[in-house]
Amino acid sequence: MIEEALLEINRGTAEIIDIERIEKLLKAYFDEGKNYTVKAGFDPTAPDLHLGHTVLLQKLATFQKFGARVQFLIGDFTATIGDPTGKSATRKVLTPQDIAKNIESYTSQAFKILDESKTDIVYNKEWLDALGSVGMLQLASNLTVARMLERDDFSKRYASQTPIALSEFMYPLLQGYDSVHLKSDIEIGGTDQKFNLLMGRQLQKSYEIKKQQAVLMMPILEGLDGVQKMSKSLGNYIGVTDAPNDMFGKILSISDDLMWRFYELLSSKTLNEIADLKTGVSDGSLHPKSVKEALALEITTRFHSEDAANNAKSEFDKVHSKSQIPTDIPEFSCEGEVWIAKALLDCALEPSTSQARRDIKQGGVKINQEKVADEKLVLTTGEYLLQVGKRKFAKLKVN
RNA sequence: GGUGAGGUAGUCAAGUGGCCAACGACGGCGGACUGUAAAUCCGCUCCCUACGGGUUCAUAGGUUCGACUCCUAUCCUCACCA
Repeated sequence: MIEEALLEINRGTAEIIDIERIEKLLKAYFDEGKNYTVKAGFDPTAPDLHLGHTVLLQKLATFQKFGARVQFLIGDFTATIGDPTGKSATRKVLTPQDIAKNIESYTSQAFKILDESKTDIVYNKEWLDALGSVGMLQLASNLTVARMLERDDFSKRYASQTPIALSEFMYPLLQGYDSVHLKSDIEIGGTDQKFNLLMGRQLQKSYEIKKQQAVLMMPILEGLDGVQKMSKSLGNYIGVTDAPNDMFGKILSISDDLMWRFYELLSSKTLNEIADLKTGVSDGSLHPKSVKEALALEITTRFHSEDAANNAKSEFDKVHSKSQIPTDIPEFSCEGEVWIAKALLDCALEPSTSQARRDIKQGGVKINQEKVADEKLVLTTGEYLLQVGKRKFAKLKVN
């Protein structure tokens, strides 16, 4: 029983510190029904979750199956500082209003994966506000600058002469203090959070909590480019709230290599099933595209529905495999005659008339399926189907 | 507080008086091709009804026929010293 749980907990993890602690907690749960707490912090700087976040959420859900109460920590206080992790520049500071708005949509998305009845949403503003400047300085005395600079991204930024705001040094401390206040048994986070996660252990010790939290780290899910971590600001993400068609298409666009990462970290298939798929592809009995489609279907179904996923698949086939016109096309209308480049700009197909002209010259613009050759073309009254490139469409009605 | 280095398009990064709307790389976009929005190859990549015009190289002034390049002030970053 414990072995099974451990196996599932282990899946896909990058590193676990103090696995013995986790074993003990599981044992206490299976033997005596004792619950324990697993903390995970979420930074409400962006209102939408993406698949990268769901890697953590799924792991939390796994813990919930084995007796954990999840401390879903919203870093509303720390968000006003901005986590320096992985950032080459100082982050913008959010207003409380922004944060409140983000939290709302954030949690509702999270409960698509988490069991709400086993989750406590906590806000670190609650206790960090109360800390005051005295408490803050006491906290800060636990750490030296040299130690802080050990942190990889700090030293990198320092070396590359990118600014580090002094306030950013406080972030790991505050995150660690969260673990002190919550007396967390386990904390999970991405590998990029290692320093912060360990800070929790160190501070728990300093504040004389008998048992320090175990730490479980998940690898960082790569974004669509397959290189950088999935993140909203890099624009390489698949959002939980993405429309089914987008979600499906984005997953299908990832490289064949990256597909296996997604399988490991996101799919609910067992590791054995995934291994079978892998051998199938390498010996040629399975087509990589169909394997990727299966993944896209699974994920799209999870966040939408099976119907939506199947529709997305047929829509994708229609538009991309057969180069047909998609079903839903945004519609626009305008008064009087329009110059083609201006029309493309107004329909949001192009960012500027200059870009529109370039695309026309290169043969990338079609009206009613026909290539436009004349960049001075003027559209008169009527309805047009405008197309830029392979997948940008708009209907325009000229009155 | 002192001294030195530096701030160039989405990012990184050349350019040190005219040849600069500004090399190159990445990204992005278009085309060809394909199992895909993958890979590869080719082209484009500030704005403007446009063989021309306008606005750019931290900000504000100045020198000059002419400045991203020189001068002055200001803001910001980094290093060393205190």
